[in-house]
Amino acid sequence: MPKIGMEPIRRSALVEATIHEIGARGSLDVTVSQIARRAGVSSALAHHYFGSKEQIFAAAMRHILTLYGAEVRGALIMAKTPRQRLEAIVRASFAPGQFRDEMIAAWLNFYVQAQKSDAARRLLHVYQRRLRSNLFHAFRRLAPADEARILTRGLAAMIDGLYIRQALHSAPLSGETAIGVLLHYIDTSLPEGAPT
Amino acid sequence: MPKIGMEPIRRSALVEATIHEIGARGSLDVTVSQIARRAGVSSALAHHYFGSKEQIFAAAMRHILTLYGAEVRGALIMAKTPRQRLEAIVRASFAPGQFRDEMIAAWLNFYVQAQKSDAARRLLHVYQRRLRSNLFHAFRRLAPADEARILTRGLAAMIDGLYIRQALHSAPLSGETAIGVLLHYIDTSLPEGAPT
DNA sequence: ACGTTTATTGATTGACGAGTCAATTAAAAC
DNA sequence: GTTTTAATTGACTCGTCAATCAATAAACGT
Repeated sequence: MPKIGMEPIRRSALVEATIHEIGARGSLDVTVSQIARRAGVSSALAHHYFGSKEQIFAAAMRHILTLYGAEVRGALIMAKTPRQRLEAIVRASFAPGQFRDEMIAAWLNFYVQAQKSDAARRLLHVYQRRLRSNLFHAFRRLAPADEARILTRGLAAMIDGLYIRQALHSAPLSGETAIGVLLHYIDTSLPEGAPT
Repeated sequence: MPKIGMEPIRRSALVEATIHEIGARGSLDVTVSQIARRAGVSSALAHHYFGSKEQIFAAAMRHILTLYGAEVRGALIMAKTPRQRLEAIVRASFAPGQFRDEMIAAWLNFYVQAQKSDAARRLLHVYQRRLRSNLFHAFRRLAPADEARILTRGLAAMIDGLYIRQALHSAPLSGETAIGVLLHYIDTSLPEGAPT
């Protein structure tokens, strides 16, 4: 059946399969065979295109970070004021496309993966730096630097924390609820200065 | 060498070894043999006392949750006002005894473990319920119920998030810094009502 | 037509790891 | 002093799984 030009199709099928499989098992213990089966190919083919399981994970991670980055960038173009930019980032983080079980399980997975794999750690660092930078620049125009730094750390942590909570299925929040918590933080914690 | 009364000693040695080993590898992929070696016994003995790897993990988790619970309880006895109770919980969470690499790695581990293991999930639920209950009752006396619920979610998420961040070693914060971020949230987000 | 490249897999290898078991030791009990 | 009983382990079993390889087959270029 070898039709030519299969590589990109198979690669993305395998990446999607990886994310779904992680979500389904809620765990890192997914085998290459499981991923391959879900993608409709043999495990040998997965190795053929990616070389190793770690690289499959890295590709899946890159994919998720890319999706998230696009969502944030998309939300930011419409935002004008610093406050709107903060809200855009928050809303993008909990948009229906991102805030889904598989995505959340995958995120948790990647946090763990980042502990062993240098490649994974680097990817996550890039994401974190961008997020923090975005938040900080917005806060910086609403509060003095000291406070902006604190608020950046707090908001970034709260976003991550709300994700983790969701992974546990203990107290499942809707995306809207999470957004409400975060906006409440933003709006109440800013000094009495510049609005919008 | 069989001296009688070894069981509790071996059990706690294995539990400590588990936590240390997880911290050292920064990962869930620890083998029973590694744990046993660190505890100075054979892997067979670990199985003898715990039955399975999952139960070893569960015991380690219980141990950590117990330590944390004790830290919180200890901090709470001196706290009188709601505000002091909130600060006590926050400080207990980032006390030197808790906020250490091995502990943090172990926590992240357990979050993942909770995705597959019912026992692990139950343990985490208990911890979360207690934490949320403590926070909520304190907030309840400082704000109306609606707001108290939001603040509880926000603070719990921020605590978890700051832990996760630490696990990544990307932007290592001192415990004091984390506490500062959290207290800033508490103090700025409460309504203009009852102080202390 | 024909050799080359791309796609694809079944079968295999090699390692590793959880859990079992029978055997050993020495204290404890009687 | 003999018999339980607790502690302890080396050796073994049985799976699983990542990674490799040789083989097949279809498209492509010439």
